[in-house]
Amino acid sequence: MRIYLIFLKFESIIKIMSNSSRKILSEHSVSITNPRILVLEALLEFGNPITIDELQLKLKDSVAKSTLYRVLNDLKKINILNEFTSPDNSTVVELILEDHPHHHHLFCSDCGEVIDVELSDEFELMLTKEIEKIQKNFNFEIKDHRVEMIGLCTEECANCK
Amino acid sequence: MRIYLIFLKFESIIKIMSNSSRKILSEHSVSITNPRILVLEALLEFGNPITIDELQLKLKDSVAKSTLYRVLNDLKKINILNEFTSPDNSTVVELILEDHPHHHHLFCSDCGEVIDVELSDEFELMLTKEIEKIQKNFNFEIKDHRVEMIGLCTEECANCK
DNA sequence: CAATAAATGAGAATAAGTCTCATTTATTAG
DNA sequence: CTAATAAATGAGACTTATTCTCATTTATTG
Repeated sequence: MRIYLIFLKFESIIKIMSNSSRKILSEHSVSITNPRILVLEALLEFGNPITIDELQLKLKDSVAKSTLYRVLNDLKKINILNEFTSPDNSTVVELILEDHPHHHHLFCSDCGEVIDVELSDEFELMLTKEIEKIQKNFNFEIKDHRVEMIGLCTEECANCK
Repeated sequence: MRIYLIFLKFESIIKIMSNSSRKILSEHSVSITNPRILVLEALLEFGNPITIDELQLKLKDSVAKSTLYRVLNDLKKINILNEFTSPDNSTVVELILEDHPHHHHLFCSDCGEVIDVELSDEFELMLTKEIEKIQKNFNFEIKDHRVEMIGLCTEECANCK
């Protein structure tokens, strides 16, 4: 599918994204509006977790600031958007796509890039066991977990200072 | 040591804490001032990760808001304070004490409590191995990691709604 | 103990995110 | 396809967390 897309013209890609944005919205019975399509397209196009700042830059003047935040909250409410804070305290946002499996995040403390990483099944299994222990010891009901890795991407990165 | 403290009078405990606050500051060649002592004492007394809000409450009017933030930044600079964001987006702060081993955090999404948890050595070893793989695959130099667990503490908790 | 450098308090400034309300847009029933 | 209605938007005011400014106070050192 991804390989196939490469051969399509740019406008076609935009159209496909627009279609899938519309599909996402209607599947969640949320009304299809221009700002929502634009935000979803930007997120789909970027394809990685993105800071609100960067997202605002991408959307430039096409979506008002208040609308951007409202749309992001709408997407959170229908559970297709994940929001978290990077180690340098910027808010990062990421689409929850159906075909995207459970994963964790890798942060570059220099350029701020955020990368999705999957850890091995054995690791996740072991983490689940640790979590069971913690639940018992602390009388806690654990609903979710995150593993965050912080470091530096290589010199090849154009955005690193 | 902890058991011994129980038998000491309240004032003595305060004095010991004050002493250790002073010690911490002088060991890091930072000038010993009242606000710094008060902030350190509050953090030592609480003994767990604490939100800035709660810390402000504890310090009430004894330390100006601007000073509190400045002191926290000072402590971060000398690497004895860890700052992170809880899943509900409040800033949490925690002293890095020498005798406190590597640990992770457990968050209650109801009352906001943050608890330190240690995971097993086998788990940490496995995580280290995962990290090595990620470093190679992504051409990344990983300096640090965190495991965050999010859930609910039991009904016994007085602060849970 | 005096001189000097550093830290503080009070409140102004900044920035991220939310709220308000008049206007525009999407949805739907006919 | 259109009108009526409910929902969403844009612009900018508002809120809240954090930082900054600067006159005053405090700590350090010789």
